Amino acid sequence: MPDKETTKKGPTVSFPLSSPRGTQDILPQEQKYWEYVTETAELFLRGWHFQPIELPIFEELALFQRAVGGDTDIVQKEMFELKVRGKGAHYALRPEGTASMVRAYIEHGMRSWPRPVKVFTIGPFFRYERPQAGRLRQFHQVDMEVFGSAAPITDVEVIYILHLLFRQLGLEDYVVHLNTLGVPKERKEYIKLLKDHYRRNKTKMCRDCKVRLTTNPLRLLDCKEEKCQQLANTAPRLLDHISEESKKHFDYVMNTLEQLQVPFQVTPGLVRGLDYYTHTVFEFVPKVVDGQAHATFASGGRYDLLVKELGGRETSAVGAAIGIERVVERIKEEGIELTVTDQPRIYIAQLGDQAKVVALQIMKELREADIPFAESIDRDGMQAQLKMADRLKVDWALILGQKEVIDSTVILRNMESGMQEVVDREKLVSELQRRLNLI
RNA sequence: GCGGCUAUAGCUUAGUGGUAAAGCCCCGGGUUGUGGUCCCGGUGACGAGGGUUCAAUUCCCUCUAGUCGCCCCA
Repeated sequence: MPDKETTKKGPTVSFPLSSPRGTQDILPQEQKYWEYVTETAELFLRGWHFQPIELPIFEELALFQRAVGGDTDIVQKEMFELKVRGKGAHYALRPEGTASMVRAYIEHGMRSWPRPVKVFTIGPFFRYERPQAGRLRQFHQVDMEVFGSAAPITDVEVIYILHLLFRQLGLEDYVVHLNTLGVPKERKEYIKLLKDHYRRNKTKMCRDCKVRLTTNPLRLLDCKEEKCQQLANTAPRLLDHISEESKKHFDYVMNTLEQLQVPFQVTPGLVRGLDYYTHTVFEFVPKVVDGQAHATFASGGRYDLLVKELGGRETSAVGAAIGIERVVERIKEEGIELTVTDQPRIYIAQLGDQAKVVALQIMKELREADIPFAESIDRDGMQAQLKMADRLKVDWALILGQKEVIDSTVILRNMESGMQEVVDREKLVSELQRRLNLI
């Protein structure tokens, strides 16, 4: 093992020295945010009796095509397909969680589990697209699903749980955008009306919207161009064209969210990019003054037809996904302070070969006693080691040299006051526990 | 898939048509077993390729990467 890093550059490398486009290394400094979100979410969901599931990160390509929708952008241009030897692209990295969840639900006969079936998973997801702010090729989500309830109170429950979770994380500056998509039949009829409206006003539309008219008409309502917004304001509203039943469902959701004091607003332009939604859809969006239209950090909705679509029995369901990177972004943005838990309390400084051996034995004991410590056992010289101790902001430094080894003692140095005392080795751990208030 | 911007040490930046400076970080030292300030020293970089030129990190082109935006999404 060389004790210095190579001074000269190694042989010229031909492979890239950066993580693949759109991926990130989550470094130690970043971990505290990461763990804060994932651990809180996991505890929280378990508390609400959501059960954990681990799913493969790739599936048959056909599953996503069927579940997400063959015409959606996700399938059309963002699918991370896997080439398999000798076969075509049979697999794809998962772009979202619901498809796999539904597949697992059907495959393992969860319809016979006590209802509703509440499950969640946390992990990486993949979309092959150009990275930019808040958009990665590998990103991470908490995915939660509730199977077996058609009642609107379940839509409310999911939104409410998310809201409480974000509040617990300390987030405050957001609104829930809410909309209903009715059922496919209602939507289809409505889209016809919508297209008619826009066709009549084709001259007043922006170029993008002319494309949207054929590819994604519901998005027309969402356009930021001023002239298009005026058109959107006069456009027929889906709410006026859905059935009584659908309307009742949505009214219930709105009323109940209001009673629960969840901050929401109805956003007719909210349509979601996946085909499987019915009735309620929602997005948690930061209340930023300008731009940042797509900083949505959680979203979801009801999908009553998907289980059947994928070959199961008709089963109503509601689900949601939390974008971990985006939540972390919000936490930083809102300046939420995290308590660091991995801070070492002790630094072990040693002098001489004998002391190094004893130091390792002491570290073993500290570990067993759950006392977090830091060290640089390879280092010689007291000055350098105490500098380290100082930088690491430990409470105590243990000093261990020739003399202490012979006497079977350790010097305990308080890093704040500089006071030192000699402690018997056998009493070291209990002394530290007492001083660190660990017992 | 399309467009804007950027590309100098691990990080943040400076600078020049003749191969480059600083701060932070890292390593060593400031008399031989003691930190926080300070002082001294050290390692370490012009994304890649091509062109113009006596000479390019500096000018031009291409590529690559990063970043931001469009589309769309977590």
